[in-house]
Amino acid sequence: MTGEPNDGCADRADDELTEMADGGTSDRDWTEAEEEIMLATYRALLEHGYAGLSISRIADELGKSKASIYYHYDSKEVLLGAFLEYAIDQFESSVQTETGEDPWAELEHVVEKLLPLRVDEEKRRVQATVIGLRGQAVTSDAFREQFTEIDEQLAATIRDIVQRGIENGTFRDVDADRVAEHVLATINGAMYGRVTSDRETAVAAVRVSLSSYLDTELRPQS
Amino acid sequence: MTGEPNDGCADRADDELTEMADGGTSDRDWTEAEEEIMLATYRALLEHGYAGLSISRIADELGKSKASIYYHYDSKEVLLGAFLEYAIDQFESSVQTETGEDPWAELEHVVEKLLPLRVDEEKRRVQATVIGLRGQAVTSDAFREQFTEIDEQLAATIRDIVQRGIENGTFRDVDADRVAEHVLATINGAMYGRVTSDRETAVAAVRVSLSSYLDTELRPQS
DNA sequence: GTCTATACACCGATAGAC
DNA sequence: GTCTATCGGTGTATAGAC
Repeated sequence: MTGEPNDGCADRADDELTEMADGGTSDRDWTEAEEEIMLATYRALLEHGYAGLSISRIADELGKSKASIYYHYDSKEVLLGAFLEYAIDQFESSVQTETGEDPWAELEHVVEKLLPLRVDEEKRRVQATVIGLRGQAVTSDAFREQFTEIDEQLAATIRDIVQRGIENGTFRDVDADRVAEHVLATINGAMYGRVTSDRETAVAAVRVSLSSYLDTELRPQS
Repeated sequence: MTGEPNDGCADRADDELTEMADGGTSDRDWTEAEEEIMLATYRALLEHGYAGLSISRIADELGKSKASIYYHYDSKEVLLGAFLEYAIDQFESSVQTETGEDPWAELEHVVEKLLPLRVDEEKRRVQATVIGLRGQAVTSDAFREQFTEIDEQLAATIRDIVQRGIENGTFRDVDADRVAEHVLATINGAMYGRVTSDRETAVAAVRVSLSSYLDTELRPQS
């Protein structure tokens, strides 16, 4: 990689899911300079939130001038698109489970990963940052497409676990897709609530209820 | 779009907000001028989204100058706080059910109200606006407090329905709070997904699954 | 109460030196 | 590749006439 200026077309979005499918970490080739900018963007987001994110702020975090950022990215919009791609690469690989495990444990792993019972301050800010970004999907097609992909990927992960559990007799023969969508929506709603309200106890209640729901829904009747 | 302060689309937006104003628990007296500003803010939000909301835009919708807005509100922050209060007054009363009805019907009413199966374009924009506003709760204490109140109110509404159903023997003796939190999180998650992704079928799947969940959870075993 | 005009900060983005 | 300097635009907010 020569470190040439990024022309800014989001032409890589398509490979994303397919590369994920074979379980590999789909690292696109980030220049060292680009990666530094991504990390500076991340820090600026944590510190100022999406509404307070500006090229100046990113440049401050980067320790360089604004113009140097425009050497690597043609516009703020392009930079944000790249950042979203970068962030999603990291996130999605962290949810993967090792197949072949006990389906109950796999489900538990996914739920705990997406909706941890206890979050330290840093994790909370990360989640808040994600939610802040996702809020922009309301008015940005590019953002919405990215988050569509994320949800699609997460739903597929849950669906596959349930499906495998059904096939090897661990679970009852339920509609795997319906269960997956339910679990995903519940998790998303609880996570959303966690960072946009102060109802601390709600997440714990949802976690309990979710376990109960999965048990009722999936455990074979004796 | 003409330069006119009001166009047809914006008028219908007014209806959406004002029609909810019957029987409300509005504990504040809005002057006519203030209410006009609130409605202009609402139209500007629908049209430009939260990120594109400015005093200029509101003034345009209002058909008056920026300065006239500052006569009524000392700052944009104050104005937005007032708007949130105004909008929540309207919203909360719209979810109320007539007590004494069949608990099944009451639950169905709440779910359909919060997560309608079919949404026309306008309703979608209203939901998108709410999500856009709520995203700001991540970085604004005032916003977060308001949405905490909303969720608290909604959870209480659901909890009370379940509780009454238990007491009159319609429902099984479950943990009403746990069920309420589960339902609320699922609804919020599905609504959130609806406006921040393009997974159209997901909402329908969640609705089906939610009905199934409530039936399994609440219907007395015979 | 509403207007016009304006102050001042910051934004995204560019030009051109080095 | 990074810098300084700057452009044009928009934002919030205010001053002062009417």
